[in-house]
Amino acid sequence: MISADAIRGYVDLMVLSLLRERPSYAYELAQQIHAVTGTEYTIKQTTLYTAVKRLEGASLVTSYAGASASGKPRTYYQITANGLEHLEQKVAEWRDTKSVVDRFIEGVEA
Amino acid sequence: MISADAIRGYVDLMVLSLLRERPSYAYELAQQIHAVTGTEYTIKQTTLYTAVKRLEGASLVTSYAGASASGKPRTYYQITANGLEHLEQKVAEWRDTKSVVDRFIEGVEA
DNA sequence: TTGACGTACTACGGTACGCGTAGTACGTTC
DNA sequence: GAACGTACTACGCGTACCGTAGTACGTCAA
Repeated sequence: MISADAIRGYVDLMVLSLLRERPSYAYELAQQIHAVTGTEYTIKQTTLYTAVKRLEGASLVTSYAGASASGKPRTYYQITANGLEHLEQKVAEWRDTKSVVDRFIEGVEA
Repeated sequence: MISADAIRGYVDLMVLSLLRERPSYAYELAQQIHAVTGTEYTIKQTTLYTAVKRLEGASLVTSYAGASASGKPRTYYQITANGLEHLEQKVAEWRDTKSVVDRFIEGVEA
């Protein structure tokens, strides 16, 4: 089980990388995150909705109304050019962070 | 340069892993963090002092007064058995987080 | 003897983001 | 017509890192 603290700061990265493959909607994104993490992390609805709104506000994604299989129509999100660029920066930063943290824990058995 | 957002949640891990080697004091810890990160990250004094107090409150480290080369006497921090255990858990969680995030960014060039 | 410098802290408010809880709303199906 | 699944919104909380600022103490040079 991965705690929210550990994942903090990487929700945007997860969402953008999923939207990089194809447009999607919040509910599906949540299911994909659950699946990709091997069910180790279940994102909260509020967290995800806040995240996509934040991304939209930053022009990293755009939204459009799409059909729904049942119930209310869905809001689909699509990554923008800005979003792709931002994703690449985040990935670069992630690689840096990884190597730095790894340098600290060298020799620590887990 | 690594942002505070990227490092967030891993200050405790960094501090504990340094204290695992030997007892140290806040000022030195800050310098070591700066050095180990290859000067990519400079922790703020407030962040570090807050962190060691938090760790002490959680009984993951203990403190004792030691001599100073000059000026005020230093407060040395030493890792406890609880701290070692906590560190190992954090390291395990870090490995999980790494593999999960990496799964998302597969295929994203940085 | 004073005042600049390095070291060792403390105080306090700001901000971001993920969470908890709760509620609304709509369409299909039984 | 009500239960169920899907699709959201509202609101406030806690944690942790940051920014700015100030205090305090000892040494050393002028």
